[in-house]
Amino acid sequence: MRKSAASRESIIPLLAEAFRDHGYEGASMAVLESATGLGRGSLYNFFPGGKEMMAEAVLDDVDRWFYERIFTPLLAGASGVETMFDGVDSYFRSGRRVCLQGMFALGRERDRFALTIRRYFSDWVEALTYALRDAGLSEPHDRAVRVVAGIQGGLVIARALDSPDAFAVVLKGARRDAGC
Amino acid sequence: MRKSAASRESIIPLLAEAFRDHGYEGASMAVLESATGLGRGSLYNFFPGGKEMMAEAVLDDVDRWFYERIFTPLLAGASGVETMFDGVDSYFRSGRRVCLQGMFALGRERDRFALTIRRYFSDWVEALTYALRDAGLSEPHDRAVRVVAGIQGGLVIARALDSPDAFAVVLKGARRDAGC
DNA sequence: GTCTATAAAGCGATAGAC
DNA sequence: GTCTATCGCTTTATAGAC
Repeated sequence: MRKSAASRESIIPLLAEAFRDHGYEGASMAVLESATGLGRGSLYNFFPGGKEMMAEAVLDDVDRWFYERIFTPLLAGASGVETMFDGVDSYFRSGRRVCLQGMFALGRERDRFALTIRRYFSDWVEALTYALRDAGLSEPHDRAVRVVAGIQGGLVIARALDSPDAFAVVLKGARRDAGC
Repeated sequence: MRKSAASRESIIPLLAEAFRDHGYEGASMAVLESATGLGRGSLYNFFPGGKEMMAEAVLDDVDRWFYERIFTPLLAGASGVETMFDGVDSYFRSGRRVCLQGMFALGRERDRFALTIRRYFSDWVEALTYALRDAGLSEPHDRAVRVVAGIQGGLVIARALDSPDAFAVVLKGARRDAGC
C-alpha cells in the first residue's frame, strides 16, 4: 500500500525532536528518516536544501512558537512575565527537554545558524526587558539577561545532573528576580 | 628532520581547545592532528582508545583544574566564593570561551561522558554550597545551583548574542546572589 | 615515538523508477 | 510524492615502515 502524503508542516516537530535527541551532527539522514517515517526522497522533496534546510525550518518553527506564546504576551506588559515562566516550564518539560537554540549556540552550529539563534535570544531579552520595565522593576535589561541566562543554564545543569529539580530551583529564583 | 617527542600532558590543552572550537563530533582526527601538530599514529600512541579517550582525558584535565583552583578554595570556606568568581571569569575568558562539560551536557556526548560531566557539576555545586553556608547565607544549596546555572547560561547567551557583556551582567548578578 | 597508507563504515546528496 | 540504489567524500581505526 502506498504511503499517504505527509505535509511539510506535520513533520517539522518530528525533525525537531530528532535534532534535540541527537544534536545537529548526530541527527543523520538515517535518523531523520526513521524519526519522520519518510524516505530520503521525500525529505529532499520537502527540503531541497537538505539537512541544513530542515534545521533552519525547525529553528524557525520554534521561534514562531515562542513569538506567539512568550514574546507577544511579554510585549503586552507586565502580566506577560508569569505567562512566560509557565510557558517556558511547560515547553522545556520542567528541564527534561533541551533548547535547540541554546544547544546550537554552544556548538559548531552557531556559525551556520548565527542569525536565527541571535534573533531568538535578542527578541526574548528585548521582550522581557519591556515587560519588566512595565512592571516597574529597576535595571530591566540586566534582569532580563539574567533570567534568560538562568533558564538556559538551568537546562544545562538539569541535564548534566540528570535532575529536573535543579531546573525547578533555577526557575524559582528567576521568578523572584523578575518580581513574581 | 625528525620531530621531537611530545608529551601526553603537553598536548591535552591543545586537544581541549580543538574540542571547544569544533565540538566533539566536529573535532575530527584531521582537526586534532593539526591542532596538536602530531600524526595519527602519535595520537593513537598516547590515546589507544582514540577520540573518546582523548575527550575523557581533556575532561579530566579540566576537572582537575577546577578542583585545584575553584573547588578547594570553596571548601576552605566563605572566602573561596570571591576566588571562584575571579577564577571563573578568567577561565572562561569573560564569556568568550565555552565550558566543555556544559557543551557536552547539552549534546549527545552527555550519554558517553555522563559520569565525568555529572561529577564536575555536582562537585561544583557541593563545594559552593559549603562556602555559602559558611558565609551564613540562607538556602545555600539552592543559591549554589542558581549561581552555577547562571554561569553556564551566561556562556550560552554570550555566545548566542556574540556579546561578552551578557556574561558580565550575569556574573555580576550571580555575585550578588552569592553575597559578594 | 612518529609517520603514511589504507581499510571499513557512515555520511549527505543525487538520480531515476514508479 | 515516495522510494531505493548509488555516488563521492569523510570518518575512525589499524597496519606497518622507519
